[in-house]
Amino acid sequence: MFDIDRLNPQQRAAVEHTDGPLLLLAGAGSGKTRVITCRIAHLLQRGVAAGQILAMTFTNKAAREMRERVEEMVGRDAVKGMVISTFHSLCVQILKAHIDRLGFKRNFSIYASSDQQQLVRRLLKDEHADATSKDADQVLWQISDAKNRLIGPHDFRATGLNPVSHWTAKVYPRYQKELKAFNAVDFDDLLMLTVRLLEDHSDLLDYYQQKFRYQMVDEYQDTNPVQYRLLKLLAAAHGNLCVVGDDDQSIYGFRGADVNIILNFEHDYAQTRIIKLEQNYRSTGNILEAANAVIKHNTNRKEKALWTADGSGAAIDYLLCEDDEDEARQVMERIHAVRYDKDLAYRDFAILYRTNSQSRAFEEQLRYENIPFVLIGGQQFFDRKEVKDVIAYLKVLTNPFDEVNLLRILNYPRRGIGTTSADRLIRTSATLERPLWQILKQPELVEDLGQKTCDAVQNFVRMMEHYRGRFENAQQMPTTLADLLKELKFDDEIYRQEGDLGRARRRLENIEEVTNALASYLERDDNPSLNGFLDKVSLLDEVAPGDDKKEKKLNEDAVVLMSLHSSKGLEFPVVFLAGMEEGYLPHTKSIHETFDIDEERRLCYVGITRAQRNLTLLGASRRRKFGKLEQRDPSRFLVEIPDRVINRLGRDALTPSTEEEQESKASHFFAGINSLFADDEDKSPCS
DNA sequence: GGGTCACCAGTTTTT
DNA sequence: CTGGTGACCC
Repeated sequence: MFDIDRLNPQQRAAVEHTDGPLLLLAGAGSGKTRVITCRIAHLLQRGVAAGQILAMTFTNKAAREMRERVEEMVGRDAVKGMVISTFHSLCVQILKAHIDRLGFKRNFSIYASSDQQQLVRRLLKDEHADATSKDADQVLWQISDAKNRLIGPHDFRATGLNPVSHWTAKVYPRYQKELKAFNAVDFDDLLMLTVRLLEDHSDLLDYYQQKFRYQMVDEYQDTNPVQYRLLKLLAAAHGNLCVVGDDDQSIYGFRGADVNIILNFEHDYAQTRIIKLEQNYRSTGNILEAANAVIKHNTNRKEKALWTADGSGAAIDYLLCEDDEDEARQVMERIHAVRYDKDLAYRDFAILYRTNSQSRAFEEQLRYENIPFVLIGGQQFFDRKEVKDVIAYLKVLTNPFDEVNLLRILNYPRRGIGTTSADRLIRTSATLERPLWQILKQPELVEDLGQKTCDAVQNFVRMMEHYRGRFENAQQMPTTLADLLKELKFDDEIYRQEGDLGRARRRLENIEEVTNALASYLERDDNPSLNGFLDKVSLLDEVAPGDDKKEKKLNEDAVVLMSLHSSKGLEFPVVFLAGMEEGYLPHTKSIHETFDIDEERRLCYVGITRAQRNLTLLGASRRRKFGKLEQRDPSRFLVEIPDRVINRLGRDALTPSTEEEQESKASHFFAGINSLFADDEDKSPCS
């Protein structure tokens, strides 16, 4: 069924360990995916029913790939019934079936970031008129953080250190109450409520424990306390929990992931078998040596070192550049040279950086040189205003109690219900303690509402009810949506708002993408509904065009630009790791606020281990930031890389700059500028 | 209800 | 230097 002989001894041990807790520490490039798929195939071969296996991932993409790989190995039918899913999708499924036990209706809405923001902003303004939207974001951040730690609205305690936390303590309970009134849950609730559901209803817990006898979790180093708790609950009955991860690649601490969860696994689950995968099949020896040397400086970690049976390869280069523009030019030069020399495609090159704003200089230079490139990250499809507007309509159609979205569309496109009228409607809803939607159905209850407004409200309600009826016919959904958009005159509205014709067209195309996504969802789902579509959209599941695009992007023949975070799990023959400077890597915030240099080092480690053959580290000695030129120091991580694997090019890369040297750098800099005007193809001063 | 202007702040972000 | 936000004015 599968080729177990091609696995190395550790990999084979992992595949053959079926019962009892297993901690699989899988270093970067150690063939982890192959082990996971083989292990699932092995379980099936041993007679475990597909339906008894639960495999958890963090991304839809990972889930999809895992399913495909297993299907390839054992055939489509053998995989039927197996649950391979992200934490969030699994929780949506569980909640869809049982959320009524928590007092919600099953057609609940999922609030993603912008919905949450709207709500928190409103509540915060209610309490503190002078609160800014930035404060709101911080409050939302704290609420999310609390939920990730299973801290409920009434258990949250403000700390004296953080003034915002007092606002959070006030707002969090109201936020949660409103969500319930709107029949909505937010992203973190998906997990937190599922945990609560299972904790409070032993029959359900029992059911899922019996159902899932074997569990596997990928990227375990990125789990947060709620996810940890969920797994703990599910695994309690059988204890066949296999977690796969690499503590050295834990880089989502800022989102609640806690590296100690993987570090404590063996103490948490008695009789844990630990297997380390350290043989690397991706990178050259020099690259691995650099990676090992850097990560060794972290103290709170599992001891391990990557090694390869292949050669040591080319040395790593470190280029100290003049400024950000120079840094970008150096990369271009190397892309040209290496591409020609090694006969590589553009897609074999990746430029990685710590913050998305760093991409700019590279984009400009790539454009200038006519090198095709793709930028991963940046604005998400569902963040676009026009997309959010359409989605808001759909959300209200499935769940009229969804007040955030109801308010969003109440007068968009304009239909004569201005802020004053909206305020009156909201106030009436509050005093009568009835949902806004009910008030809209009886606008005559509202005092001081003009006849014209009254009519507008009634027309709006009538229209929405009409379309809600039509959307119940799932097969017709794309047509219904097209009709709705036509009736709303969305096109006109966008042409009116957007002076630039090209931009208007692009926005309309985005709206069309929503219709397309709906159509493709219809094809794929065996039991489609509008609500089901919206769930997929909220989870950014395969139906989402934004997601699709990311994959398409990686298939194009183009140089790839992305943040270090986005690069995890990927590999490229040639990698440029830009901005190796204090302030970027490690980032200023981690130096001065979160004090988590270890996570920055892991980020650096992730970047280094993306490279297969060729790695170039770059940094600038001065950089244009917020308009003015700033002096920069080389990253402390550079010193940790042993000299024998790295060529330090440019000037005294690691000597701290003295005043004298700064002066010489300055004159060098101006010389560089002058040479720009003198030569057309300038040989940059630092190469 | 919408448009303009001044001001402010400026990580990472799988779902 | 940018993009986003809020106040203010038409």
